[in-house]
Amino acid sequence: MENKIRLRFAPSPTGFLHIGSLRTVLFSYIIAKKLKGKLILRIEDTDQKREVRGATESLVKILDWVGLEFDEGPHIGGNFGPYIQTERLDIYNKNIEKLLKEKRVYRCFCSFERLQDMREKQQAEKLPPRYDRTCRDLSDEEINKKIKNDEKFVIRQAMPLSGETVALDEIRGKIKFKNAELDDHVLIKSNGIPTYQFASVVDDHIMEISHVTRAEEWIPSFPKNILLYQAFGWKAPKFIHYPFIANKEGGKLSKRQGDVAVEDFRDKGYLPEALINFCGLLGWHPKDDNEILSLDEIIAKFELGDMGAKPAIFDIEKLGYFNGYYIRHKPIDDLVKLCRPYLEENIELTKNQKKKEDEFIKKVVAIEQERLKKISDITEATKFFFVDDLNYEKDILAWRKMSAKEAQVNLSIVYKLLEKIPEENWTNDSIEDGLMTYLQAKELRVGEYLWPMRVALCGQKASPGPFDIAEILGKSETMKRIEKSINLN
RNA sequence: GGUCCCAUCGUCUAAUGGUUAGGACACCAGGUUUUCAUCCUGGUAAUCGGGGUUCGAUCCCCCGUGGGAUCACCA
Repeated sequence: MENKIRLRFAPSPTGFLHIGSLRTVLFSYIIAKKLKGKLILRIEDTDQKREVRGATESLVKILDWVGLEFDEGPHIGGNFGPYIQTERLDIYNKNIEKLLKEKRVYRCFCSFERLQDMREKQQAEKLPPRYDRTCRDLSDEEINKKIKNDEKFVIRQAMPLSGETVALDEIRGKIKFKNAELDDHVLIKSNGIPTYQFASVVDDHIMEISHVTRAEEWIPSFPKNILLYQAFGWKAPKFIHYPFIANKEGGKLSKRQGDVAVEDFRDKGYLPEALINFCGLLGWHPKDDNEILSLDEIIAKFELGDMGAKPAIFDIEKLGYFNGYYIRHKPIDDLVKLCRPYLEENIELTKNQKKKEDEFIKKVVAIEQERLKKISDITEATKFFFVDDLNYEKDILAWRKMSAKEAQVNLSIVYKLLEKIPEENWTNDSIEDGLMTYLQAKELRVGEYLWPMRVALCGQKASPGPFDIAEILGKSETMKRIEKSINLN
């Protein structure tokens, strides 16, 4: 009867959004939209030790920045709340009670020390570490006695001892597991709070989730989850396990080797559209080979069957390409807004109020637009505009085989030519015109004049063109810089 | 170690029995150009190995090999 499509993103509130999790929400969002269903945000905070204050708020904030919206969640409500697991404890209690009565689960009074000991021995014997089921067949009498004695206990799932469980993954197909290999894992901790394994199954069922989407690391517990649905007599939803995202070495993407938090990428000046385009191509590919795609275009072209099972490596070079592409295609006014915060510090440094003017900033940003890989690059790239006194080696004034001396001679010619251009006519075009007509008439090599001029204005080997820089700098500053280069020794 | 997942250019991937094995990033070369960048053109580069099935395997099956995940009162 149930035709409703409902997916959920269920992060634990540990402080930031991992780039791998972004891929997870993204695909879930895409699938939900593609199937005209809903996407729910659920906070899995059953591990209080790891919980970070304010994490839910920052999660919502960064997801909002990326442009992914939810249909239900703790921040917007919905008909299946509450959406935070620690607010649902009575629901879990009620449900575990059912299973306890039917003996599908059992209380385990084993001490932490005993379990630890047991595991060490198993490992020494090269056996898979697994609970030895000491408490599985305790009599009701024994159990009641221990409870009366106030002994602490956890509740474990009683796995079938033989046979096999077949789990169906939507992208990998059937996966078979021998039941004898399954551990009687913990469902309710001794503090009464459920583990992920119990809470997520109960919630997914009650919240009517149609497609459980999660990372591939959950495959080992997949059969246990299926068995739990069976124990409850519930119909299991569809499962989609997304392949991993690894680092360059093929290992886990972790904080150690650079940025993994979406917040970090945002702060460095990566655009949401680049992040989405890039992550969307991790495990999926459009039929027509056109890789530049907006979220809506991905949704339009996406087919669940197209998803691959191969783990992908996070290639920041390609992310950089997408980011550069989207920066180049940004309307200039939007780009200025994005660059401004990064630029602001820089300008503060020079205390040059005139350079804070909107028109000036806009020109500076426009001239660097095609060079930016990320927004934060704007600071370094445009530093020379805001510095009062340029610092560079005289030698770099020389183009190709010419000497610095020759370059300085040419610069004095450039100086004289520029001097003739009236201040009110100081534009990119007229500067170019003033110089080029002279150089061409005399059949001089343009590089021998324009390279030194450019270096004199920016103090760097690589930069935008000299006419652009000169216009932005203004006539007096341009003349000042060229004069300085001529007198350099 | 047990169990499970995965395997096409360096990377992301397309081609699911018949293709000169395609595209993108990166790289290299050329063009535009005063440098860088952009842009345009071109190029190098891949089916892990061995067996089957088949007229024919990147594709299906098996066995290796390699990589990864997991084996908590963490998620």
